[in-house]
Amino acid sequence: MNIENAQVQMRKGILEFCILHIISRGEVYASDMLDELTSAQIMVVEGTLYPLLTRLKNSGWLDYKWVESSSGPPRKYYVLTNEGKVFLDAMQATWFELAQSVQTIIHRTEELSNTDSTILPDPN
Amino acid sequence: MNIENAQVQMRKGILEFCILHIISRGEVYASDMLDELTSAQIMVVEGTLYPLLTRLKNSGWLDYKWVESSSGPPRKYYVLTNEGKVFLDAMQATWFELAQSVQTIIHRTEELSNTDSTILPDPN
DNA sequence: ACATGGTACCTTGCATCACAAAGTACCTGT
DNA sequence: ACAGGTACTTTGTGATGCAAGGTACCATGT
Repeated sequence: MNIENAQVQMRKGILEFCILHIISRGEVYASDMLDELTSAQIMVVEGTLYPLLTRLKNSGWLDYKWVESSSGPPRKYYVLTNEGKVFLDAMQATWFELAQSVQTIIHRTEELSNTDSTILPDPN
Repeated sequence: MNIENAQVQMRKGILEFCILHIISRGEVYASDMLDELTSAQIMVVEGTLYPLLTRLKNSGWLDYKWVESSSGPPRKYYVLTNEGKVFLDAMQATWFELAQSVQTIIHRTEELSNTDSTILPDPN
């Protein structure tokens, strides 16, 4: 196990949430999503994105339509289904809960390390 | 794919980070960790925790010693190695970057949905 | 001595999923 | 035709959360 791998693990699941968020804004196709994720510093490659979109579609949270492009092959433009909107809301709640839990853990560690390593004189 | 599964996915990787954090505070054994995680609303079961501790140990980030208990079988008390401290710092940086990225995504969605669905009259 | 219950740690098997790499298909310009 | 760019797909691998079941140690009551 190395740091890169651990970082990948940490991003799992978050990716799904971010992609649903991006699609919730309106019709987009895969390259749009890659651009948006990249600009938010979330690096994703095609081999990750396409299977993920297929899974989300098969779960009933996304739908898509083919749209002709004026400069290349046709594109799949994705939209959220009503079920997908419900799912996104649930994911967002989970995200906030998770971030809160992590914040709790970090905060407790900081409290304890301040107690342990303080250079200030003992109040007594 | 269902919501429970997606929530599990979202927690992957975070767990590792939280466990390292807890161990960084001082010597603890598995039940201590489970209590701490539970109180931070992060539900973990033994079947997840023990293999994870073994992996972290094999990666050189943790060390442990057996300690006799006055009320049951001996316990493995874990501590962070120096390498583990470096790794924890890297994980914490990754966490903050990731949280920032997600915040960026959420914020952009909110901006766009305000623009799209505003009931206010057009400023023009 | 023995049985019982509680605590603590470990192992097996399964399903999921990110990723790399290679492939297929469409369109435009020359 | 052919080359180059864009877009979507497929296959195989490795990692890992989890459920379920197992092993082992200890104290207590009889």
